Amino acid sequence: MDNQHHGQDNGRDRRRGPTSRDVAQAAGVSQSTVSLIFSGKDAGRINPATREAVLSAAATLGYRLNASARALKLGTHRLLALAVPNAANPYFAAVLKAATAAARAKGYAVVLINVGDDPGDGERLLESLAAHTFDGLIVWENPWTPTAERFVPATVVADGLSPGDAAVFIPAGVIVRHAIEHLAGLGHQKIGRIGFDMTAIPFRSRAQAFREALSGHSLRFDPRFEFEEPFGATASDRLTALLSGPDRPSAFICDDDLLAPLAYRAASRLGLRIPDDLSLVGIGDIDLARLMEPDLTTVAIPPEVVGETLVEAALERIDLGSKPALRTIETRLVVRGSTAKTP
Amino acid sequence: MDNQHHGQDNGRDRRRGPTSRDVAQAAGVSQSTVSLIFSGKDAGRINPATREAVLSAAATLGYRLNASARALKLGTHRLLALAVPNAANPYFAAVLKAATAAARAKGYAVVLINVGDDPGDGERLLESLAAHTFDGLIVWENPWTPTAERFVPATVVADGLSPGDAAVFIPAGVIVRHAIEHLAGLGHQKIGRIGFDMTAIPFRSRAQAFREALSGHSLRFDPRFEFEEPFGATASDRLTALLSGPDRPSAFICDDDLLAPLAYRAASRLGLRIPDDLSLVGIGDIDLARLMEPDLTTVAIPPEVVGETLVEAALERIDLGSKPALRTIETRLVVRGSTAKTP
DNA sequence: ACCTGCGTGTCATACGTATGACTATACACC
DNA sequence: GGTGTATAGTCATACGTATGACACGCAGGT
Repeated sequence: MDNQHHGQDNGRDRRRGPTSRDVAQAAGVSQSTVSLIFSGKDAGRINPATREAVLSAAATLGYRLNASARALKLGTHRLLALAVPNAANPYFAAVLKAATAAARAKGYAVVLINVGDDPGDGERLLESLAAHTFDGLIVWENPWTPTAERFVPATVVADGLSPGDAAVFIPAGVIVRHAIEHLAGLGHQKIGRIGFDMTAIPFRSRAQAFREALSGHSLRFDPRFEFEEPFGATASDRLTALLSGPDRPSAFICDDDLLAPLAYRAASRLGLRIPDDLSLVGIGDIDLARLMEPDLTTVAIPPEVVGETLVEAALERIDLGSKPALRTIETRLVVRGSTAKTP
Repeated sequence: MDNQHHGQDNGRDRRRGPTSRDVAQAAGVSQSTVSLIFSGKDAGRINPATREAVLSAAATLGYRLNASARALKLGTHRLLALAVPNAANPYFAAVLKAATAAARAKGYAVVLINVGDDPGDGERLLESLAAHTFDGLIVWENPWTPTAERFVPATVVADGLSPGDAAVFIPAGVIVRHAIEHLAGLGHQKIGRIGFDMTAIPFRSRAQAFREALSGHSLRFDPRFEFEEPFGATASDRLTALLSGPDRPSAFICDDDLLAPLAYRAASRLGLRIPDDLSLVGIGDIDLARLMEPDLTTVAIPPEVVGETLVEAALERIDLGSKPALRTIETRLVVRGSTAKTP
């Protein structure tokens, strides 16, 4: 009669797919039954024969569970977001891989979101998060992490500086100490450092750790040996200048493996041999470390462990609601071909 | 009276946040009003003063739009997924960055999903997609892309081989021809190729293009010069063996910039100088290409353009429903320091 | 005859938002 | 006073799924 009331008279004119009700009708059962079957709660409640009928009807219609409706009803998407400062860094890719696997085991999916280093991008991330519902957010230490928590309550922070607000602690102090110990043990006195520029916040803690580790070994910190704009236009020249000077460092620690090629390049240009004339230690242990010539000595922060641990922490936060227990990542030095005794 | 019927008597005991109804109540307006304001359709319908009152009530309560409910109602999340075979490849990271920017301009967000090279992982991707609603899926050429389309109707395929089913065509033929032309022009006769192993499907088309480009220049294809398991255990040794033989290639084309370090390493071990003793051309033009010593000559497939174009195609597919127009990516040779004339 | 329990389902409702249709008031113009 | 039109909202319903409560039939026990 009053079927002109809304446009819902003729079946499914919109581009929405078939619904559980359509399947139910086709199979001659109720919508509840379809729902029970598709959410896997039909054991002991639905006759296997009915189940088959429903499944086949669903297949014929091309039925798919509507994720939004399900999420609305259940209050969860079972979706985790991993927000990284730089998706181009293979280290984060490795973490993603591990996180994906760990989350899948618990029925969660993981997606990666690229936030820049720029705090302004952080704002934009929040916009993006505001529009989508993630059950948990994994993020690296950042000025806006407190804000993030307002948007995704179950936010888990990986931090290198202080275990204070972090859920997963990647101890910059320990990591850098590994490297400095190794170099000091090989006789190096003048140790430089190549870091990201200061906007790359997640790595900032390593700068401080560097100074502390040096003084722990009674080595002098020389600001001239610290190098912090690796991808700037003049970066390569400045590094070359530093290395060709008379009072140059005999070793460098790279805040991230990804920075090592920079030093390799400068050394090669100057005819300095690695490791004989210049020793290098990286941090992270990405695949590239094994592919360089010579292969790179580095402090491994096993990305598999990091990814797994982050997901663990996130899920704990989601389940318990409270702040999860602090987890600390164990790191270890992997000695390869880029470090040698001082001449 | 019958308020013990369901557990909804006392306000908000679940961990769900406040709803638009809560805000409405707090502000003394109807839920519709709140909805209108938060979906930005209040212009000329809601008094600015009322608007402020609602906004402030919302801020006090910490109200956030529920994405699931919104998506259910609107039938869209405005979310695109970029599925890549290997998130560790910086090339894809660059594409992600560009895609994110392009999509944002249209009100869409982009997330990255790491699918392995393994077709089995493709199945798992589909599982994952089945559980979440993406409006569009961007994916590289793959045996299971037809299946993907069943799960996310608006699937856009980037393909290098044939523009047939692709929405965005990254012409392997043209790309490889750029490289071979350059090398042939420099006098190289024996040109080898370093590719990914054959499970890395997105790059498979370049293998075929290689053969064709060679014969286009009347150069002989020598299967011994083709090298396809770059990250296997014995890979480095085999490459070294190949290069130390008497009848070795004078140039290599790397199917991906990421493979270049492998050749650099082998050359360095053997005392071969690049480019004097061995020329190398990469494909992609990732940042690393500029950081190697010497910097890498490569065929640029501008990731910014690729990312933008993919999003464009995806949105066209979403809006129109039909297959979008074919887009072809323009590539160009970037000559740097890793190629030189044959001696 | 009555209760218990099991197997199989169904009913009704709620999740939170968006929106077409409608209402109410104020003012203006003829 | 009647008509028109702008402003400022409200109402009711739909999106598709999940689930606690309930229903019905039958077997078995007492």
